[in-house]
Amino acid sequence: MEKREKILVAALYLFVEFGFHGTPTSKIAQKAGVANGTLFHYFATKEELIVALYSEVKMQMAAYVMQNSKLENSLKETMKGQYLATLYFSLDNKSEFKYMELFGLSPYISMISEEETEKNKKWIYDLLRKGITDKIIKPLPVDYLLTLMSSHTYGLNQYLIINEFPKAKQHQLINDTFELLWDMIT
Amino acid sequence: MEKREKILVAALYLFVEFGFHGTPTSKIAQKAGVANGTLFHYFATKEELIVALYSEVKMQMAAYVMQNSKLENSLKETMKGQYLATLYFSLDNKSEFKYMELFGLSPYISMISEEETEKNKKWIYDLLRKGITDKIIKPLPVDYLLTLMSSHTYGLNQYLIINEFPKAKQHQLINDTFELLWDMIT
DNA sequence: ACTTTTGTCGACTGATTAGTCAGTTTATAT
DNA sequence: ATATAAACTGACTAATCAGTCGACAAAAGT
Repeated sequence: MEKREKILVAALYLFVEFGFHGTPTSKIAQKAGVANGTLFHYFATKEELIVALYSEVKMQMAAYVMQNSKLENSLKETMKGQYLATLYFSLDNKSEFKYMELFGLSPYISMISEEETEKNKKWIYDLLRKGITDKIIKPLPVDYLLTLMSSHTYGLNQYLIINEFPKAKQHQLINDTFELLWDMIT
Repeated sequence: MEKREKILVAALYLFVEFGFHGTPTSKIAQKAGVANGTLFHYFATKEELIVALYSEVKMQMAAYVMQNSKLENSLKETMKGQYLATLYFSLDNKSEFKYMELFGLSPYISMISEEETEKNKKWIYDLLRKGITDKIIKPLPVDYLLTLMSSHTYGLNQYLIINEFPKAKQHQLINDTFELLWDMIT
């Protein structure tokens, strides 16, 4: 593993456990097994590291969701695929998911441009709009629908993390919750 | 205003803006208009201040919700009262609400005992259980139902903060969303 | 072969931090 | 009026932090 990557991995776990300012760069370098100065060779400032880690994790998550939610025939199946992939990613990558939350609440989120934030949403917006046009989905604002769906995903994820169910039960809950959600918006 | 209170208010705004470790105690004291030492007269450590602020805000929120959601006749109206009160509180006290989120994601949350966390939930659990017994609410685990409801509230709050609608529109959205939620769990 | 660029190191520094302390003021009790 | 306690102050300190720097090694280019 490259040193840059080692630094990012170490930073992820430390940030999630101790918070941004609770994690000194020296500890990150130590955990990554590199010298102090090496960290600053790859990331000019601590802030740059924090933001880079966000971009990294976000891309990782987008790639996972993309890969695991192939194009289905019906709108419902497509949306379900997205929903499932997001949840499975967050369950398999708890630290990554928590980092996204942490970053979103932190002042560093303002370092990310508006377009950057909106980029990944466009695809799902189009999907929802098509659903509305086809009279499948209730005629509500798409950003409102997405908010409801996102918070649903977030909430279920929390629930699944707290209650450590066996895989089968998890799977069933995720499916059932999607049906609940789908009924709500259609 | 008492100095203790001034310190808590100053800390709230600074923590929300700059994060826990991004806010030095000296800045808190400065913004509160008290001497450095005075802060440590009221709170032995910075951590104690952070935890005390959480308890304070939580009590404030609980008091607001309690006061603004009087006992209604029907289960639906009671739950709606809770839902509305929570949302109105978060809209009128954005910093307080964000602080709760921040604290919940931080390592300091582990300082709060299990009972402390569960305390305020008991009442709503009983309400949900009764709803299930009376065959009004779907027979799902009560903690699961609460998770769905909480994340709904959280999501709508986010949406309302981003889109600064006029009061009337806000009110309508909150009502409509509750109906969506109610349909989902009944 | 040699020059340049890139990567790596860890000791170092100036600035900042949480928390202390000795002493002063204000409130309360007798 | 006097004594005692509680509130309050700001200068101080030991520790910690983000980031620098000069030396050296490895790759890459010419």
